[in-house]
Amino acid sequence: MLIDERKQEILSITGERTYISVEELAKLVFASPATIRRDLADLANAGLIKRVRGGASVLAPNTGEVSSLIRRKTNVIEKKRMAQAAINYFREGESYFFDSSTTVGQIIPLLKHFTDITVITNGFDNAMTLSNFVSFSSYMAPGIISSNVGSSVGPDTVEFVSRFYVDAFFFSCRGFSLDAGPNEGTIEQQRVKAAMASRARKLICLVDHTKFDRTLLSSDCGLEDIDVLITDREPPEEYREAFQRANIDVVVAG
Amino acid sequence: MLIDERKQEILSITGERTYISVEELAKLVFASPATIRRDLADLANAGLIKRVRGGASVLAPNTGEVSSLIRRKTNVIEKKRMAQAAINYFREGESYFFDSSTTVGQIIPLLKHFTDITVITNGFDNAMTLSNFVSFSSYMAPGIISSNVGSSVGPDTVEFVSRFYVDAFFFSCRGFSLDAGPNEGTIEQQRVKAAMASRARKLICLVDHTKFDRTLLSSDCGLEDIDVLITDREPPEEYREAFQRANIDVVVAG
DNA sequence: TGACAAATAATCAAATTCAAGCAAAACTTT
DNA sequence: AAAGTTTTGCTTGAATTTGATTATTTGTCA
Repeated sequence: MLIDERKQEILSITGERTYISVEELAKLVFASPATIRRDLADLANAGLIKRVRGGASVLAPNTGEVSSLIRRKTNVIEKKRMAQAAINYFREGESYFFDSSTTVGQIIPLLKHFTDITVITNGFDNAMTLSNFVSFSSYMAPGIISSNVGSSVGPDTVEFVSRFYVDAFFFSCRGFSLDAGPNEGTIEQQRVKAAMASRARKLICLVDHTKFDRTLLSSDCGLEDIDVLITDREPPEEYREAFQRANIDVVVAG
Repeated sequence: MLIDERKQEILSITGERTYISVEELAKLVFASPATIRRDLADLANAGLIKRVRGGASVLAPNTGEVSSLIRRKTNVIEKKRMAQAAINYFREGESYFFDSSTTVGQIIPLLKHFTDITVITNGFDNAMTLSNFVSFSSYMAPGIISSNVGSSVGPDTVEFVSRFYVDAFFFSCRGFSLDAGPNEGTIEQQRVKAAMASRARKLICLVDHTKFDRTLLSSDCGLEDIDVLITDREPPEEYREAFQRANIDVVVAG
């Protein structure tokens, strides 16, 4: 077996079992314990596994990169449904702001067949997905890269997005309540979203049910500024009334 | 069997098996190991397969999101080594440009304990890693999100990076040759790297050996502009001489 | 805390793999 | 058919990898 092949094998075994001993690995890939240890040292050095005495285990699930991958995977099904509902609001020739949320990110692969729309985003993941999946033109906003946010924020970001005026702003939020509307946990995020909101003809908010009744630090915009609200479950009665008063089109993606 | 026919055969065998040894290939296409090695060298040089000791493996197919995750994992070990060598050039209080390469991206987790450095990048993946791993301040450059590049490019990007003047520019390249120096396959990428290069006190180039003797579209900078070159194998004799003439510090990360 | 056992790291020689040089074979061109 | 070019397989020395051996470290239990 080739060296790289064996390391690959070790990686996939380790990934399935969370923990495995050097002895077992040696038997499974037909190599001596010494060789296995050397391989494990390399793999651990490359940050692909975690070594523990007696063997190896998968990376602790809360080390930055991995966590962002996991976060991306939570509630994918609901998010995909909401994204599916959102594509009805896209028209060839128009332009849009996308925030940095993974919810909005789910829309991107569905835009494959569009050729003449423009998307501006401040999210790194969403920018990457745009780069990989679509053929129309997109723009990345500059800004400060702050911890665990995965997006550009700060005055440069606000200044950049203020140069545009787009047809719609697709966004999600950390919390959503009747008095605060869509809101964020950090001022920086909120400032950028507020700027995007003020430069868009239409506001389309994607909120899954877990966000309701959560008020964090500061509001992205007023409830009455929202034009369309896409969610994954029928909202509670008092929300429905408020949405009607605020003249919001509610779409329940089930 | 014709030469090209045999190479084609090798390609399709490699594609099906992911990993294949030189011995096996020799039997399958009725040629000597020496010939197989020569073929593999050609194919790897053309960027069609990846050579590994004892044989060859397929390149990660570069389509879609998955590929970027895989791409991030190919050659990790070599890249990690080069990154390790690069951290000697970081000093508390300084500021740096990072290009969008995964090679340079490998440096980021190693900067964890730095508290007062500044990094400016145009790469989405690298921005994401910075956001997840480090505590110092970083900045994302704006620009066009073009297909399959994973980075901001274009006039906005150039204008943005030109606002800074940093201590060093850490970068990789698609190809590296004696006449063209570090070079790229697209003008857009090259423009951004050239701009970063012109606004940095020091140029630190990370090149793995597969990049040597490849000239693509346009040069990032002249050979003589480079201050430090970090690579994973002892470069060929003529390169060593050229590096010496150009007054480049060569670091072989083994 | 100290001693013991297990695991790991370091060292080394044998085996494998690789690149470069070289001459024979195969193929082209004239 | 002859001369020149390309390709091939072999040989050799260098480099890498491997498993065994020995020293060192680590964790546990008395």
